[in-house]
Parts: sequence; structure tokens; C-alpha cells
Amino acid sequence: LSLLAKLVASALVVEKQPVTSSSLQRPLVLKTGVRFTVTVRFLANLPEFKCLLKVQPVFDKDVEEAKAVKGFRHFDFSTGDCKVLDVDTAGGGLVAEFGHLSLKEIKTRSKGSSENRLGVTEELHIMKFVARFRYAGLDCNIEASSLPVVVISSTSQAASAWASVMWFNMLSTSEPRNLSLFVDPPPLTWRQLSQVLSWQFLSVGQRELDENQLLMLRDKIVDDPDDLVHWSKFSKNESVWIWIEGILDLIKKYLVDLWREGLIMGFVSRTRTRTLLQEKQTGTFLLRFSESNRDGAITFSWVDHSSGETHVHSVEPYTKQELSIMSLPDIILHYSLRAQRTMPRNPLLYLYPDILKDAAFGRYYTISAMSAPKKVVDGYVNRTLIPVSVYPTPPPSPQREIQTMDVDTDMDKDLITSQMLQELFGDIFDLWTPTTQSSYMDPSS
Amino acid sequence: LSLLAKLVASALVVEKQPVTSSSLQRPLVLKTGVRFTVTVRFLANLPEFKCLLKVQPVFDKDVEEAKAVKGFRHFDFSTGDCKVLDVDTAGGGLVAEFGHLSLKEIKTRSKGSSENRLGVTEELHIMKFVARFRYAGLDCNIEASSLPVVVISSTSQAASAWASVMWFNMLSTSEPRNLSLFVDPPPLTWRQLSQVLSWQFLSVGQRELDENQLLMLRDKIVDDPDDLVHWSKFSKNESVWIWIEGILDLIKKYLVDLWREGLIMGFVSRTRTRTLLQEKQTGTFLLRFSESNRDGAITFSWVDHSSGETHVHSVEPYTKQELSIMSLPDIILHYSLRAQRTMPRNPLLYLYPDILKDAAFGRYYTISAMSAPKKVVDGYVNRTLIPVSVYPTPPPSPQREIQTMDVDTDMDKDLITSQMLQELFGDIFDLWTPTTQSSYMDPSS
DNA sequence: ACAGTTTCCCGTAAATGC
DNA sequence: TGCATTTACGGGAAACTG
Repeated sequence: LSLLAKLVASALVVEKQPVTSSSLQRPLVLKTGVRFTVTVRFLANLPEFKCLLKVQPVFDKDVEEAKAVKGFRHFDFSTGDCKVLDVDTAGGGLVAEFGHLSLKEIKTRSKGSSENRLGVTEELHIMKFVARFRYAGLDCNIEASSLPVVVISSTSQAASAWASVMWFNMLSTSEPRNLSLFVDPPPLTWRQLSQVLSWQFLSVGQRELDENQLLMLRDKIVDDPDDLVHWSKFSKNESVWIWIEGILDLIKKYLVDLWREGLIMGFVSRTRTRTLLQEKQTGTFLLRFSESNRDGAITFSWVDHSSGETHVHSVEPYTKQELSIMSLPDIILHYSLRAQRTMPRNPLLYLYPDILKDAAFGRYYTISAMSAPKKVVDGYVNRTLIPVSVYPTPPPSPQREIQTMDVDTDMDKDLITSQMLQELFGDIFDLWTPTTQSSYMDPSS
Repeated sequence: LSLLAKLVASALVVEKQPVTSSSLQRPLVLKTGVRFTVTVRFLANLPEFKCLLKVQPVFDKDVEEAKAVKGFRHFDFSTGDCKVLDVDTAGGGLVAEFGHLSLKEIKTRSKGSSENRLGVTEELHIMKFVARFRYAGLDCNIEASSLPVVVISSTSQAASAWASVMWFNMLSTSEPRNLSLFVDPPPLTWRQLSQVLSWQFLSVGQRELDENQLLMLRDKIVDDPDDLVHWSKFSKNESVWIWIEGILDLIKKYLVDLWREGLIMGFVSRTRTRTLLQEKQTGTFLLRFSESNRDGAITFSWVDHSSGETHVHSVEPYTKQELSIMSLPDIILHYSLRAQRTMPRNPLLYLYPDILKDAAFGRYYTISAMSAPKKVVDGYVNRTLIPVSVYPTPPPSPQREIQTMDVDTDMDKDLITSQMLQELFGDIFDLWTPTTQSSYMDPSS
């Protein structure tokens, strides 16, 4: 009897889908107060059982970790323990869809001493779905459990939570289920971790990490001769994962196309960038993710041999906020560098190793006022933004008298003025203001 | 007895404060599910009454409109009818602070036929605070009412709701309280309305509207010989108020300083702009709010006599999104116009009537890479954005062969390329790419 | 004081109702 | 079907709480 019960129990399968899907998909990460859907499927496809099974969701049923681990939080389904009968569907199987589940914390006093407590994103919980099974005189309880989930209360915790889910799943192939895993988290081999990381990029950007990108990440993450990665290195504050997560989000929001096509080398160290570029022709550039910006940012580096010496420069990384105004291809198209005493020019000509810029990015250029002005709407003069750099940085100007025109103004001397700009930058500024002021003065003067 | 009761009743005063205060302050606009605080003050400052009065909040008490007006919604305080005793405070008076009030709708079937129903932002509700008063053998109920409030369920309704509050308050000085006011809303005189409008700008931007600004608004709003403004004109869809609200928000978020100092003329018609500018010297400009953008946008118009003819141009209005990347003073400082066959120049020299640009905006310029590059951080080349216009719009180029270099690319012919840009714009493009391509080719070629 | 965690709530998008 | 209104919830920031 008990044997049969166990058999039937394993026949229940749990699938969790988020209800909405705006930002990064993070199945098995549940936010309190946010709805999600779980579908329970009865694998033994016996139509006779229809309406015989009443399934009830129970959160953290029989989880002894709940008591053993200090400060372990307690939750319950806030949409009541609404039982749902099994139903037959299109697929032909027996399923129950719990479409309005959501979690709320059950506050308990005495969270335990805060020392040695797991972070909330390291707590693993499970959802069980139990049913009473009666058939041919048999009466037993069967149940199915979800994979471990992480419960968060704020979106800002999703990245760390997802790290836990990944870590657990990498280990669970070899270990029995252990919800206290992060009390003493085992390390992962680089081989295991690199694969999960690559999958993240596949799922977000439709392209995996290539060998070189993985090598760069390996250098950043693995400092162990045995090729092991430790949980704290990966996921604790200022960790690699948070940095990678920012990049995934950056790709998802602004760079999917470029990433999918492999136009973004992305994970290249500064040193390697130099090595790669310096033997290429002037104007060769590549795209790299910022290694310091925690929120995801991207820069381009280019090589310049024109002065006789070889220089490799990188522009200050572009952030999500800036990319929301202007796409990276447009930035690349219009980027303009003002080097000392030469005309402004775009230093970006060939995407590494030698692809003509337009061949790589041409299809993503926007029709802008700069390129092909759209109709002037309502009589307005069209406009656009041009990304420029002044480089090398001019030396700080000596203290000078500011030669403001003799007009009554109450300006402070140390305020910036167009006048100052002109004096500071000389000919570059001529590009942006009338060559001679006088041509713009009141004709009557 | 009853007389005394009424007397005491009028001694209760209600004050409502929002709990948080991020976006525009809209007292008397309540969003369901959002906390707010009401302070009830007992004007008769008799310490002997301390702890004698138990005040209870009741929503829409004795409001007959609730039944009379079709589809009138019902609400209740969701934080229970938690009674709070009166307490003595620093001010010395008797007050009760209800700090955790919030509203939730009580759904009723039969909303009434949707025809002739008020919009939700036109429903006026009140909160009453009632207390049982017992003293010296006297036993009576006293109550105090709030001003009418508007209950919304989404922030997007706040602007319309605030319009109702303003309209009611302008009328209530002359009329008895009428919660069904918007069933047949009386018009307002322009004199009344203009004053409220001006106050909005005072409260958001620390400066009222001046006479000319009001005149422009009057032309836009008043089409009645009697100087009356009708509610529908003011507040219905595509209304003036929504447009003004967008501008208030624009000021609050990005233009407070400029508005406070009166540097933004803002409300000027296109015609008047032309009239004002055409008799000023070339380079004179003024700032105007977009009349078409519903979300608040600002443009500058300038005059140019340099060709012999007088031209007044306006740039495509800048939106909040763009101002979040670059401040208006910086845009004004760096704005660059590429007119036909002349060097790029900044056409903005004097703020109307004749204030040197830097005198007006100098103190708000940002130290940017363009003006005074900050230190190169982490070896990155600094960068900034320059707002440019190409004007007049060049005629559409005739169909031409695109002379791409003989490199293997799989570009479509109708994609934009740097090459095309160069052909289209000739010399302007020289400013942004190497003057001769060859100087940038691989030295070995 | 502080850091980890939760709550608050705007603003947008989607869902719902009529 | 379209419009008016509500609900959902990400994201940033404040509030909480040991």
C-alpha cells in the first residue's frame, strides 16, 4: 500500500510560471505579495481519476530546516489554501492550475540571534501540493514538491536569489536535496559554473559566452588552483554575480541585437584589449563591458597609430540611462573625438578584427536629424545629440582674467562662460560658435 | 443644548497631510490603498476635555449624493475605524492624529447606467470625524468635516482630480457646499481661474505667472465674451489643464531654478514669439513651453537676420527624458546649428530682451567633458553629448549608387552608412570623420 | 549607527469592466 | 469594440528592526 502511495506521489509534477514577465525571468524566485501560477500535473494519465483528486498547496510542509536554521522565515499562501480539483485539459492529462498564488510572511518573534544567520536570499523553501487519493478502497495521501524556491520581498533581491537557485541546481545533480545548503555551501567547479553563466547569456541575449569570454571570467572568478569557485566569492557583496547580472540586464534592455550577432566582445580585460588592438590598423575598435560599473555599462576601445606611437583608448562607459536616449550603434556612428590640434573625427572605423563599422552596425543606425532628417514637424528645427570626447584632456588653464564683455552682469568670476570655453579650447570651439563674434552682433552696432 | 453642541462641533478642524511627498503635492486628492494622515484639532482649548473625546473617522457620512448621483462609488477606511483619543500636544491644543488612514473601495453591484455618470475624478467625497461629547451632564455628538476630497485609484488620475479640487475651491467661496457640483459645474471667471493657475506655479516653481503669461493662457482658455471658463474646456480630455500639469511637472523636475529666476518666458504664442524676437538682434532667443506636447516639453526660439532676411526658428522641444540626461542650461550652452554651407555655430547669444546668455545661465552650466573635463577616471576618455541641428533640412538626395568601399559586406543598399552620411552632408560630415579616409587606413596599405 | 530587509508608493503597463 | 477605471508590479527610496 505505502509503496503504491509513493509511486503515485512521484507522479505529481510542479511547474511554476511567473504571471507577468517584464524584467529578467527568474523562475523559482518568488516575491511576497506578487502573484504566480503553479501547474500540478498528474503523470499517470488515467481519466478515471478525474475529480477524484483534491490538491492543496502547502508551503514549507515538513521542512525541518524551518526550525533548525536560525531566523528561517515562515510564509504561507495568502490566497488561502484554496483547494482546486483536478481537471482534464487539452493536453489530455490531469492538471490543476493554481493561478492566484501569492506568499505573505508570517511574522514570528525571536528571529534568532542575528549572528550566523543565513541571508534571506540563501533560504531555500519548497511548495508542496498534497492530495488525498482514494480509489478502489485505497486511501492514502500523495504529494509533490517543487524545486527549492527563494522568497524575496523586494525586486532588488532578485539577483542574489537567482544566484542561490543556480548554485543549488548545479549541486543538486550530485547531492541529495538539502535546504540548508547555504549554511555551509559547497564550492562549484569552474566547469559547472561557466556552463550556468553561459546559459544566462543564452536565455537573455540568445547567444552563449564564447571561449575567450569565459576565460576572462575565469580569471576574474577563479583564484583557486583546483578550479573551484566558492559561494562567497561568487555571491557575496561586491561579488562577480551582481556585476554579471547588471550586464545581463543591460543586454536585455539595450543590446540584444548586437549581442546575438556576436558584435560585442564584452568580456575582455583591459590588458587583452590592448594586446588585441595594438597590432590592428588604426581605427580598429571593440566593445567591452565596464568592469567597475555595478549596474551594467559598455565602452568601446580603439587603437590609434597615427601619431607614430600606438595608443589604445577607451571611452567612459555608457550607462543604461544614456543608452535609453541614444542606441549604441548610433553612438558608434556619430562618436567624435577631438584630439589635440586636429579636426574632430570619428576614431571608430573597423570592428575587431577588421569588419567595416557600417557592415557590422549599419542595419541598426537610426534615421536621426543628423543622418537623414525626418520631416520638420510643426515647423520645429530638428535636432539630435552627438557624442563627443575632448582628448587628450587639455592642461588646466592658468588663472586668467575673464574677459567678459562690458555688460552689466552679476556673474561670479569662477563661473563657466561660453567665453571661457572659447579661450580654453581655441579652435575646437570655433566649430560651435560663430567664427567671429561680430558677425553675430546687432547689425546696428 | 443643541446649540452648544453645534458650537462645539464647529470647533473641530480637519487637516490632511500626505504621508510621503515625492511628486506634485496634491492635498485633498486621495489614492486608494495609500496612507495619509489627518489631524483633528479641537479649537476650544480646554485642557479639562483631555481624554474625554473619542474621535472616529467616518467616510462620506450622511452624504446624500452617494445615492443621488449615478454610479457614485463607496469607500471606507481600510485601517479600520480605529478610534483615537484626544491628546494634548506641544502646541497646547487638543489634537488627534490619524496617522494610518487609507481608503478602499466597497464594490457595489449596479453602478448605474454609465450614461450621465460623473467621471471618478469629479466625485466629491468628505471625511467626517465624529465624537461623543459628555460634560457636566451634557451628552451630544459633535462632528467635523473635511473639505471635499477626490478619491483616485491610480496616479494617472491625480491631475484631473486636482483640477476638480481647484474648481470646487474657487466656487465654494460663493456657493454652499455641493458635492454634486460637477453634475452641472458652474463656470469660473477668468479672474478666478488665472489666480489659481498662478498659485500652482508659485507652489511648484516658486514664482507666479506674470501678466503676459496669463494673457497667453487666457487666449488659449477663454473663448467666451463674458470671460467665463467652462469646466469641460478646462478639464475634459485634451484639455488645457492636462497640458499645464505636464508643464508644472517639467518645471518641478528639471526647471525650478530657471523658472524661479524668471528666465523662462514659457507661455508665449508662436506669433508673439516672432513679434518679440524679430526686432531684436541676431542671436536673441527665448524659452517657450511646447503647446502640443501633453507631457511637458520646452523649446527655444531665436532670431537670425544674418542672411539679410529675418528668420525666427524654434528647436524641436526637449522632453523630460532628454532633460534627465542633459540640463537645459547645458543644452543652451552647447547647442550647435549647422545651417547651409556655413560653419556650425551656436545661434543662442542673448536671452530676450538682451541678456548675455552666460549672464543668465552661466551659474547653471555643468562642468562637462566639453567645457572643463573632469579628471580622466580609470583611464577612460571623457565624453559628453552635444545637441546639434542640421537646418535648413537638406533636400532629399536623389537616388544614387552607394559607393561603398570594395570590402566584403552583406549590407543592404538602403541601409544608412557613414559613407552615405558623408555624401549627403558634405562638409559638415568632415567635422566628424577624418578629412581623408586614407589618413586612417592601415599604414601598410 | 548601521546593514540587511521590508515597506511604501509612483508611474507605467496590463487587465478589467461597462 | 472602445473607453474609463482599476489592478499589477518593477524599481527606487524610505522605513523598519533588530
